[in-house]
Amino acid sequence: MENDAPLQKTEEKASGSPSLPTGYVPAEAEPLHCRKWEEDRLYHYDPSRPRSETFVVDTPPPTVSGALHIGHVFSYTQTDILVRYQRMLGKNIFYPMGWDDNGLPTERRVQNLFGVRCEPSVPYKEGYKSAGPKKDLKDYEHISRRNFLELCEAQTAEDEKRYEALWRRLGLSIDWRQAYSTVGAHCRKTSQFSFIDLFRKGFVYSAETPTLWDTTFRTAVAQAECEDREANGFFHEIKFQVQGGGGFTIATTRPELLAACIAVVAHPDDERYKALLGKKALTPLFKAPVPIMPSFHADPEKGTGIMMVCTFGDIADVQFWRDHKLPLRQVIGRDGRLIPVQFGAGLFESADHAAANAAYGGLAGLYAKQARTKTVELLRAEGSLVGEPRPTKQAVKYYEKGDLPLEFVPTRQWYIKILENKPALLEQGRKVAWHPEYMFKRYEQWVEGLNQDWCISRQRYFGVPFPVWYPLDHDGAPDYSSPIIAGPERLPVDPQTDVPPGYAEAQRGKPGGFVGDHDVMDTWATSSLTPMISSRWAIDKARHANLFPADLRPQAHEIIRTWAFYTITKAWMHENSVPWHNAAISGWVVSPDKGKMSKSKGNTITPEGLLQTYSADALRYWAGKAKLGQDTVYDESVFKVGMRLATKLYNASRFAMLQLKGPAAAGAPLSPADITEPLDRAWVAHLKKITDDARADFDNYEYSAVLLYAETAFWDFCDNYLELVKNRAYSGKPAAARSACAALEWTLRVFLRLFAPFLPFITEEVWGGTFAASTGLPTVHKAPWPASAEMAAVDGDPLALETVRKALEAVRTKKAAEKRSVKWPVARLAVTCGPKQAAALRLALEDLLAAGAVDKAGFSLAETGSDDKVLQAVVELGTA
RNA sequence: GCGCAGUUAGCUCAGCGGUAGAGCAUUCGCCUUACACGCGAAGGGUCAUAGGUUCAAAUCCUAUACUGCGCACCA
Repeated sequence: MENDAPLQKTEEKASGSPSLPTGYVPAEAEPLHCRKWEEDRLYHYDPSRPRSETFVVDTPPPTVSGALHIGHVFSYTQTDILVRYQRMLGKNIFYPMGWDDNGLPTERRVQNLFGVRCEPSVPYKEGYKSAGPKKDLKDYEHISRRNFLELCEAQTAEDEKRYEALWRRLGLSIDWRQAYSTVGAHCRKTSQFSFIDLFRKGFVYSAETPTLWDTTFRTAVAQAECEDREANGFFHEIKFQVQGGGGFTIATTRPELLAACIAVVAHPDDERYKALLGKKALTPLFKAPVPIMPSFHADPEKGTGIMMVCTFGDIADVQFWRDHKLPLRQVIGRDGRLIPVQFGAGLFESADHAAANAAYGGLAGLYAKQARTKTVELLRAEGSLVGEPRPTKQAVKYYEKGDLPLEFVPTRQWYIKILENKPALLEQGRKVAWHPEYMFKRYEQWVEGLNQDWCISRQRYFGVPFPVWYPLDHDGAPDYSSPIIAGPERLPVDPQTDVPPGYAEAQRGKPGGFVGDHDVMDTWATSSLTPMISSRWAIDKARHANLFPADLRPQAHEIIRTWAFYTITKAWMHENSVPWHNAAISGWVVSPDKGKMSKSKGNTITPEGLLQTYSADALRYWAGKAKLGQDTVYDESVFKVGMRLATKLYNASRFAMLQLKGPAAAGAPLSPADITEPLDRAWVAHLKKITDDARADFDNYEYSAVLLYAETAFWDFCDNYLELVKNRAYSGKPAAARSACAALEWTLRVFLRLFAPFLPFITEEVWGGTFAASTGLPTVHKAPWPASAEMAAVDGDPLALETVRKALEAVRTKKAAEKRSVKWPVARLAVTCGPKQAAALRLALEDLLAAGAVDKAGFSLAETGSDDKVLQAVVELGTA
């Protein structure tokens, strides 16, 4: 029967357990537990307890940009599972939540939502209200920086409320008193303090140099935010002349940079071009004389083997320009258009000014792509184009959030010194325990491949400003070599409104006065400090000492290069320490066709709806099934399995409680000494092994393994052990029934605790109705993690259970084959097995015969010499 | 080009030297004093390929192929 509906309350039955009602409706029960946990301060961090008893989590602050999706549910649940285990070990948990609400995602969201653009020159409007989204980009309203920031703050506050509600509903055991927002005063202060500390230690510098530049957002970006995208480009073969006669042909995919050509290079061993080295070439169209130089980075196999170096086509050009101190002929502007330049003036040399300027006149003001087309036309007209452009696949660098290729544009930016510190940063990475271990490789490979320092300044608005001003000289030009750094005591500062010491506001922007740095920091410059934001580094020394370094950093693998790397960097530079001892790297949720979950899919499937349909426990079950680092297919059938497990747990508990409230369990409290029956002892021995394994695996961050065998053991318990002891429990034989009760009691307490990190709601529901009173522990989530030592006095041979199960299976198979019910009587059961198996069978015979409805007179047992063989059984059914 | 992970039943995965497993799906049954939101059973696999190590290989080693990802190159 198809039934996608949540658990429905079934008809109340007369014989229900006194403590657990018949129905359990997660959609109603789960929010109540959430509220209860909050009221009981279950998740509160206790600063009075020592570091050694504390488990500190450096939670990822999700980007606040609309809505959380199923991928968030997945990875945050995995963290919560680990945290709940630690809490049950008795640890004092520090589990904060942060909101990453500064930066471009917020700006973009606000722009679209309100139809506005930030224009710093527009004056502030008191009580401004947006007229709503606009269809056309040109209709966007231009508003002041302050109005824009106000919209950003209001919007993120709104989003954060929704996020928090979802996290609570999912059962994340966060201490909400520890929440922070990356744009809030505390984070701004911490970021600025970090900058000042790095400045004082000499780890940060500003320089005017070519940097990766996104022309759409008009900001610098860091290497970590770049990605390669495959594009269909064209090879253009272009003829160059050699001064003094001769010529050669270069191949390029970017002919529009021809005016920016500063050299031509060939491999020093390339026989074709050896004779040209040292001479000068003349560029087509612009007739600029450029040196022909040897370079090992010119690959004789590629293109024509000789290539032009421009300012700037790629990082190799930057390197070559820098190494050889060649002139800077920048033609790409900050907006991605070709800058107007004059040949024959300054650095733009030409052997024919008139021709050069005529050619360039047609290019200036065009976007790079348009200029490319135009250049090709000009080259063709001049006769410098050899053949026609040939299509080629090329990888082009983009800003990960951008739509146009990145350019190298010389601008002044702040950098953190990464390159010279690579060895130390690799070493720091090695000190962290990565889960899974192989994720360290990604870190290592990324650090080794870095070729630029970390550019931390962004030409944006909604972010943490640099606590920096520059003195202006008598012409009003800033002196960047003597920045005025704010004192730590006045942080956070906004250099646009605050005044540097020794100056007055009236001197802002005036010759001899000052100017504030108007850039903001890379959002990672703030989020790289999350462990220190939480610990209140630089504000509260005692707290910092108690919380730093953290124990656990959970995060996704795609931000190893950013978040993990930058955090390790900052912790080393500031504190000469690792930021955390463990990094747990979660996988991704992928769509059933193995692609990445797309936005459209994410929008149709909201976590809220899934929670309502399947319950939080069901979603958590799905997340808990996946190992760290491993991508998981989005599969709603797994939610259903999780839901079934929760229901089963509830029902099995009801049965156990029926027995525990019965006469056999009455009187003195049940104890291990009551467990006398061989089958019960065998079961307990089996479960003891599982508790030992569970602890070891959890300590190793292998929570999914625990869920796997806890679940297997639980279904086995229900389907076999419970069926076997059921009749004995009802039998009225005091000692035998009591043995079953004592085993059941412990078993239930073990399963509830084993499942508690995964299924916190159903386990708490049952615990509240069963053990809360008898154990004096009001919540399962602070009950001690199960240990085999709790049953140290009980030992048994799991073979007994195994053998009886095999015999019972034979009976069941026969009944199924004959299409009879499970209750159908068995007239004859003839078992052949080894001596140990036979001994086990004899001891548990009553349980077996009762569970199988086997006639005692029809049972026979024949022993063979060894236990190696599988038990054989002949079954004959009786008549009804 | 370098690196990492993976390849086991129709699907999703576990197993990682000792008789090929689970869930889902499929098929056939069953009202059984916790649960029909349940229970029982059945069918279904040369464990990617080829070599090697071993008494014994899905499991260890070496290649190869394919898949995904990361890094680098990218005139």
